[in-house]
Amino acid sequence: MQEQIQKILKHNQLSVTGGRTKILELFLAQDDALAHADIERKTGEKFDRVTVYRTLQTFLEKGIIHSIPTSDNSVKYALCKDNCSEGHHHDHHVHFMCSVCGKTLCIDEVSVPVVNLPEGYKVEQIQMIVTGVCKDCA
Amino acid sequence: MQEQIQKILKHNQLSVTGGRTKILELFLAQDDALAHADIERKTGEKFDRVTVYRTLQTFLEKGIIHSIPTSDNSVKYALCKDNCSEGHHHDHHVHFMCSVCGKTLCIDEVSVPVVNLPEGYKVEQIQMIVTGVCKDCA
DNA sequence: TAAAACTTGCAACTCTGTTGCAAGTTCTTG
DNA sequence: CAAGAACTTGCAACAGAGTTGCAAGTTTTA
Repeated sequence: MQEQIQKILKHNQLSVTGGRTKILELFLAQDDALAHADIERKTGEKFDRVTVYRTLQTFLEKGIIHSIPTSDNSVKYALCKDNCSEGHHHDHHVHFMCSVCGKTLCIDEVSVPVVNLPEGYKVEQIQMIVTGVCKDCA
Repeated sequence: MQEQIQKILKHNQLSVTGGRTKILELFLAQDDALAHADIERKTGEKFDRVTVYRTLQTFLEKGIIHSIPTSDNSVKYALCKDNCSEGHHHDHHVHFMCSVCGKTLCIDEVSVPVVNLPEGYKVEQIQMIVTGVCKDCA
C-alpha cells in the first residue's frame, strides 16, 4: 500500500509527505466518496484544515481524485476504481447517493446514456447523480 | 404577472409579502437558474440576506422552486417551465450549464434516459448535469 | 378593526474555504 | 551524504455562505 501511494505521488511529481500519504491512503481504503470533514475526522485532526484543503486541491489538479456534485450541494471527493492518474478525464460519470446511509459511490459499471439535447447545444461533460437506496440499505 | 404571483403564493398557503412577491417575480422573468447572490443583486439589496435565504427555503419546501447541483458545487435555484406548484416532483431532470456564459438552464424538452444500475440499487431520483456550450454562445 | 399568526431585519454566530507568511520538510545534485 | 533550492506545512487572519433567536413590523383571519 505505502509503495503504491509513493508511486502515485511520484508519478504526479508531488513530494511524498505525511499529509499526502495519509490522505491518499484514506481514499484507497474507502469505497465511497469523502467530504472534507470526513477526511479531517478520519485523520484524527492530525493535519491542519488548510493542509487538507490544499492537498485535495492538488490531488484534483493532478487528476488523482475528482469532485462530485451531490444533490444536497455538498462537496465530495473520490478516487476512481480505474486509475485516475493515467489521464482518464471523468467526462462522463454516474454517481449514486444513498438516501439512507448517505454514502456516495462511483458507479463505474454503468456508462452514461447518451442525451439528445436541442439543436445548437454542444456537450462537453455529463454527470449523473442518482439518488436512492443502496445495496446495503435495501 | 402580479396576479399570477399572488395565486401561486396563496395556493401554497403563504402570506403575500413584498419579499416573496419580488423574488417570485424574478424567477418568473428569468429563463435560467439563479444563485442566492444573483437574487440579492437583482433585488437591489432591498431585502436582508436572511430574508432571501428564508424565502428560498420556503419556496423549496413548498416545491415552488428546486435546487440544482452544479458541477462547480455552487447552489442554484430554478422554477420549472411546467408548473412546479402543481405537485410535479422533479424526480428526473436534465440541467445544462454553459461553460462560456455560466447560465444554468432546465432542459425540459429532453427526458432523462433510463440507467440500469447494478442489482440491489433502488432509484428514487435522477439528476443529470450536462456541461457544454449553449445555443447562444456556440 | 383587533388579535392571532406569520414575516422581517438585526445582531451575533458557525462553518467552509482562502491567503500570506515564516518555519519546517523533502528533494536535488555535487 | 550534506547543503542549498524547492516545496509543503501550520498559523493567524480573513472573506463569504448560511443559520438562529428575538423583537418589531406586516399580513391574515374572523
